[in-house]
Amino acid sequence: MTTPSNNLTPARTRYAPSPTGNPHIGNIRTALFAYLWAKHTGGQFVLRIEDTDRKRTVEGSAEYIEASLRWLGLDWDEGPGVGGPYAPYVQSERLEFYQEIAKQLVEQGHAYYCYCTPERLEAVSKSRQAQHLPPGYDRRCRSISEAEKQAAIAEGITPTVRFKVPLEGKTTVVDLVVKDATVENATIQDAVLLKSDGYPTYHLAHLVDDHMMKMTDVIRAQEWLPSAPLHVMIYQALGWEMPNWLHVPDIMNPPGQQGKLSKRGGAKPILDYQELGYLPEALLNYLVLLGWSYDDKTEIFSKADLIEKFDISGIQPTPARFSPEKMLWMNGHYINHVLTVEDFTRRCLPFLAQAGLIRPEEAVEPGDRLAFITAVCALIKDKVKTLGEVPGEIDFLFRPTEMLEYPATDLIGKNPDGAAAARILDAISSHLETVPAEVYNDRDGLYKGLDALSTQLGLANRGLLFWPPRVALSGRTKSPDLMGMMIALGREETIKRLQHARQML
RNA sequence: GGCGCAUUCGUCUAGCGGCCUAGGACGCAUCCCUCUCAAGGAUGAGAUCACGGGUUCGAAUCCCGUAUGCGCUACCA
Repeated sequence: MTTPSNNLTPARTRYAPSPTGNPHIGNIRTALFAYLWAKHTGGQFVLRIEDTDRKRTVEGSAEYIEASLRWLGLDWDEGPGVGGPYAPYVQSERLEFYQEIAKQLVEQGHAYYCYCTPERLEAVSKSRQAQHLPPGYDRRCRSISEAEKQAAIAEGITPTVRFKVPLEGKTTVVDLVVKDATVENATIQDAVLLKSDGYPTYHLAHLVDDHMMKMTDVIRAQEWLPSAPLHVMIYQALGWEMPNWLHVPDIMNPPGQQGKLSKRGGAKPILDYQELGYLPEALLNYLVLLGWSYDDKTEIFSKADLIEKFDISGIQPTPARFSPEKMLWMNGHYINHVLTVEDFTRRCLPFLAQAGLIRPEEAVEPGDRLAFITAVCALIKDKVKTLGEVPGEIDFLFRPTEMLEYPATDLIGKNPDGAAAARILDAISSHLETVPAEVYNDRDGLYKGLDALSTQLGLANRGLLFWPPRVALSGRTKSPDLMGMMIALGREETIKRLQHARQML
């Protein structure tokens, strides 16, 4: 669907979340980078669910992840729901592959069965720490005797499979985002590849899948960098070609708060932003700027722009802090300056329905109400920063006059007193009654008439004239454009509200 | 503790040896526009480029230390 604007090798990338909760900003930014890189190069973006930890898997989490990606428009070319040539894309349905590879590694001498109990592992770890050694496993089962092995089996212990890390030499991870990392092999643990329940660990599962699914670029969080050398060694043991590695930095909490982005730092599950009235394209645009830039000034990008311009060379190696303020600004920018009135209105419909201002069926098919709703939405399009604010800004236009509640003193504003405000309301009422319909419904025409009226009344400025009707029509001191409100409400309702206010004075 | 990665305005960033007396954006301040609120326009404050040594005619840019931050150190991912 997307044509690459270059002659790069098409990249196959993946987003491989574990369904242990709802993804937030940080997780999704990694998915976004992977998506963009695949699309930029004309390759494929794959979704794979890594549910190899049976204890931590949360019911409904995979569905939530999929819904989040779909809302954001990060559609996957292969994965749950859409299938693909390397299905299944859920790790718990691929156990045989991992078990087969684990067996192969043992047979080739690159891995071994470990019969150690959890209790022993914990004791070993503690004693190693006491000796100021790195905590972890002492590789005992590498050299276990046949008798000990038989004894363990007789006890009914199901072994794990551990990788046999080369004890000498160094391993270097070549990374496209951060500096290459080199470690002494001896500092690496003989990691468990296959657990005693027959499920693989991440180390084995992701690697087998990335190979089988022909991934070219592994874009993942920087927390994986320390274990990347282990992954390199496993690739080498298997004799498989390695993908490119891109360890992208984490997103941190806003200033004043330590650590990785957390709920406390303002990170909400993705779909919460939908409810708050954020636009997916604005969210994506904000997110992509967290750790990536195109040049020294451009920062508004449509999805098509991003696909065209995204390049991994622009990925920052440094963790970025999340800024709710800038994200809000970005959303407002999209609403005020990118969306058309029609598009904005369409997106407002569900919010208006939820607030009870229109009927649920009207949110789907507004019919002849569309003209009115569009006129109303147009009034506040450049005022709001989220769709969620919309109902609160214009609810008074949907409600009957009697429901307006405000203190009579609000009608006065900067006018000297209630009598002055009453005189203004009367004058406007009579003026509106005589105005021809085509003038009434023409914003500029209406404005000119009122402006002239203000001169006629000898008012110092237009503001004095506009104030009382503003409050009379909206019930508030901050409102959308006066003429716009008058047109949206219609002449009859407008005059009714003016007279209703008149009686309060 | 060990290992690894990172380090430019409060924040996101531009910068890949001379164009930098460091540019843009958010936020902040002032002013303009104006029917209120926004939006918009203009201006400004804000970074001795973490610190200390090198390399070089010349360093934010290259190298080495130090400090700080973050991550990993599970039969979690």
